[in-house]
Amino acid sequence: MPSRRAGVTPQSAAQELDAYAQLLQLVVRGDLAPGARLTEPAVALRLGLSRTPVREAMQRLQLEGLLVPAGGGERPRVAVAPLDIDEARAVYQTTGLLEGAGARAVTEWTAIRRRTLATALRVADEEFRDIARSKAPDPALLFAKHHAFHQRIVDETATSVSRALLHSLGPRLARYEWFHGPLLQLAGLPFAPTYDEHHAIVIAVRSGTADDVETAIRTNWTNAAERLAEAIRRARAAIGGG
Amino acid sequence: MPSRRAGVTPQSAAQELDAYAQLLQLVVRGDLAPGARLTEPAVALRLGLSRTPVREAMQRLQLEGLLVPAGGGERPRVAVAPLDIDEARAVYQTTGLLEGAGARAVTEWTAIRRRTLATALRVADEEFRDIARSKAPDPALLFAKHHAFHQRIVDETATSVSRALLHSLGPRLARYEWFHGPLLQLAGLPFAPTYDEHHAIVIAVRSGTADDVETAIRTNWTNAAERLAEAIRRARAAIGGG
DNA sequence: GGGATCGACTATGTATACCTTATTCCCGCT
DNA sequence: AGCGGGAATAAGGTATACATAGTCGATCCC
Repeated sequence: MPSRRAGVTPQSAAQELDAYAQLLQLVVRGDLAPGARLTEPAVALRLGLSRTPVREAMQRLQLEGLLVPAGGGERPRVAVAPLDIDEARAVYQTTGLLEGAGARAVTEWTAIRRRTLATALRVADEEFRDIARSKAPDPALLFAKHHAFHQRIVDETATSVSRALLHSLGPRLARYEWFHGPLLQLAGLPFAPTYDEHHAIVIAVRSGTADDVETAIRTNWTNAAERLAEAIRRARAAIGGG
Repeated sequence: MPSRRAGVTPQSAAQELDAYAQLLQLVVRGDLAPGARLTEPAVALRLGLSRTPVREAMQRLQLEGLLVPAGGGERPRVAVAPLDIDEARAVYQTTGLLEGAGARAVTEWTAIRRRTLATALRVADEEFRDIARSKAPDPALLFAKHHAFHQRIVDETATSVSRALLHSLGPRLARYEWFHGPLLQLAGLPFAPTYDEHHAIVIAVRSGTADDVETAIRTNWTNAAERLAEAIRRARAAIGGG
């Protein structure tokens, strides 16, 4: 009888997150391994909630692709979605597609407004760099700052439709982004290309053509996917293939 | 006590659809008017189900944008999303964006495979035309045939990621597509441009460049949005503005 | 007469109970 | 010993019960 946060902070000291947010975190951060089978009763127990909210969370995560049907049985079974480089590429590219298409709209803005957004993005990128360049970057913070840069673009340029799609794509992206930074470091790869690409975005937003803006954003995401893939390759090689 | 389809076919004679599918239909077909407030108990009553499955359906439809938060109150309230031409444009354009980007992949296929898909699309389009040209086209059938044409493209060319996004965009698209055909007829506008654009897609799939394919698809969706907007304008004018 | 306050009602969020069915494991039979 | 069947188990789907909180309405006071 889990009655209203029954004192039992269920292990992952989830502050005050609902079932969805908690489960999302567990998957994104890898606390639930890819491929792990999940059942509603087990998750409910782990989160200290009843099946009802857990079930809703699991259904949503399934729509978002973080949980997938598992086993060939007739009975619905669910597992944490596997991590897959090709899927990562598709996620990054699609993000670039949507974010880039929306950002073309800046060319219909006044020069003032474009400069304002460009400046905000420059600042956001600087905050990101500050974290990235620090001695031992906090992964969560690195993730947050990078996310903030792109989110700013989305917030200001996306239609409600593409915003909704990017939102539903968010969890999948977050899952790969979560270890993108740490993995780059592990593989000894530099962050510099990212800075450069962000800079190109800032410049394009300030005074480029619509194609410039879209290209800069899509290039950034496409290259990010390749950098991630390369980092995974090197990390695998360093550890001994797996 | 609605115990397992209690004989009470709740009005809209829903064959064997689950709560989500039923509610989706009600919204898509306009049986629930845009702006109408929905409460879980009321919908549960109407569908002859308990709140649990209804609640899940409503949450999903909210994620998909067919239901929206309503009223300024603190209490979560939900209403059927309004119909909006600008949103329709965004939906159509984003569909074209995703479908078009995926379809570029055909240029990496063998000529044989491309011809096969092109032929299948030509056949699908012909079936669509047959319906459209009939005396009194069944809206549901017209919708289904048009959907089948584009679905074929998605099924064969989209990545799992863009497929998922198109799937989550589907309900919103379906809502506008549902009365697209009937509205064109009402406004006395021809279907011919659609045939032409579908033909262009077939040709591009058969032997065009990646840009050709993408352009043909995006053009089709962009123009479809404009045709819908025009049909709405004319229908409004004919009826007397509203 | 208008506005504020109090109370009943109603909807949401969550927990729990029940039912059905697939899966699994064990036992018996061949 | 292997295979098949059946009982126990366990999980999903649904219904319902309960707690909480907001909303609406009515009444009372200013």
